[in-house]
Amino acid sequence: MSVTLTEENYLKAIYHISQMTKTDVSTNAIAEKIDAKASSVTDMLKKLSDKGFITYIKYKGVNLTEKGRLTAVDIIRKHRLWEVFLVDKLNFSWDEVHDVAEQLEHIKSPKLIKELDAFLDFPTHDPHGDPIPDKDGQIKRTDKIILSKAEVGGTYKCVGVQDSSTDFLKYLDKHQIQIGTELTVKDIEDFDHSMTFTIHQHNMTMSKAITNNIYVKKLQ
Amino acid sequence: MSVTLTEENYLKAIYHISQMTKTDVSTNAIAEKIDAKASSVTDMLKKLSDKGFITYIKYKGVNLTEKGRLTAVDIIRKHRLWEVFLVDKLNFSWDEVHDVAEQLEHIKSPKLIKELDAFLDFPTHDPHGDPIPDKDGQIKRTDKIILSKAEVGGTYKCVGVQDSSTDFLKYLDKHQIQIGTELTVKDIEDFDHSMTFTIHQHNMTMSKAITNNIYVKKLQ
DNA sequence: TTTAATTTTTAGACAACTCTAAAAATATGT
DNA sequence: ACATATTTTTAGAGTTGTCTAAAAATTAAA
Repeated sequence: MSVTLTEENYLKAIYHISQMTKTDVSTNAIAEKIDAKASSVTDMLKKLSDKGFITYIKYKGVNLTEKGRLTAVDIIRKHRLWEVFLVDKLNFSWDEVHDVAEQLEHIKSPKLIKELDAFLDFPTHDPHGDPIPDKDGQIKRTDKIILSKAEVGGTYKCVGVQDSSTDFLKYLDKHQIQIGTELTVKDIEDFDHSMTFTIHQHNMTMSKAITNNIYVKKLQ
Repeated sequence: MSVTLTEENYLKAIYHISQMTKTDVSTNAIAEKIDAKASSVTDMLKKLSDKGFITYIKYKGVNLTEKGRLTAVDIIRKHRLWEVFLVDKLNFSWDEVHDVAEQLEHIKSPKLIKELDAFLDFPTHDPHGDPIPDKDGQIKRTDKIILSKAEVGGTYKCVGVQDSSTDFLKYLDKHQIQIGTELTVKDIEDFDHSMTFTIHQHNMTMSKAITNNIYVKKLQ
């Protein structure tokens, strides 16, 4: 009862969507994420249900079973470990890693991941600030908030991004924002909720479209 | 016009067989290597021929075109670089690397291989002593000979193996023979061509079945 | 050289995954 | 609540790569 590459991608997509929405995952949402037609998704959902990875009720949507969740989280663990490898050891920038990690995450070898984890010195977060699940599928909860919810006068540390599209990461690189960057909120515009910060001794303003995609942790 | 994983495996198999036999590669030989039926191979040969990777004459066998050779050699380059990574960085032993490298060799990312090559300090040989093709598909010829052809009194350095099955590599590990090990031929038995060596200040005897699978280079 | 054995190819079918088009179920608006 | 719009599922079909069984070509043997 092995898991095919395609099944793995579906499980990962379902996991990510359910993390977002906290409700039953719809066929259309999966179709959009996977970039396939809804009819193809329906076929696959039957298969995943037969194999015990999801609970599937027609027209109602799906949920991961514990078995499905563990499988999805294991793939995410591999993906994020490979991302650390690419950035720390092979000089990839954080906007270049995603496509390659997407391939590497499907390599099957428990020893490979165990040794890679040790070689990277047991990292807890990937280059985008997302936590790396441990080998038992536990994910460390972070007390991060979305930057758009920050308060005037507060100082925050950048811990991750919501959108990891190349375009967005390039924007951050251009403005020298990365994991660990500290920023202080100077002003919030009532009209469009654009925010002005002090970053690296400079002032800069970001639109809500930007601040909605950056996670920060408040510095006490 | 991309190359599927299956096509890559066929090209690699054809390359390896043609290196061995130096003649047209037969359908049955490929079927055995790939572990598929001859009829499946015939189907794939038509496809590879259509795509310009091989010249295929019905009932006569196949040969790689230059395009096919370059593709095969590129996969072998990736395979061997990954083997070096697994042994040098992730504590794999040389009998554990093959299956994982077989998966890793299909990852598509020119930057990944370029950076991995640099990270490993541009290795020229894999852990079994096989040469790593360079990025233009050139393979360094080694002046290695098969150990069974060595002469009494000569001193040789182990540079590679012919058979890289797990059983054989375990035999070598057990007797502490690896790439770089030096040995001096003390005696060759006329009857069965078994050979006695001095290795690590010890004497040991190997049957022809063993010496036929070890490559050595004569130390002048 | 003519028969027998072997190799290779063809024909037809199946599994995994995909699609389009149409039908069925659910949700929405007035 | 009833018509309309949206979502989801079914039905039928295509692609890639595999198989078995049988036919065709080649090679080996007597």
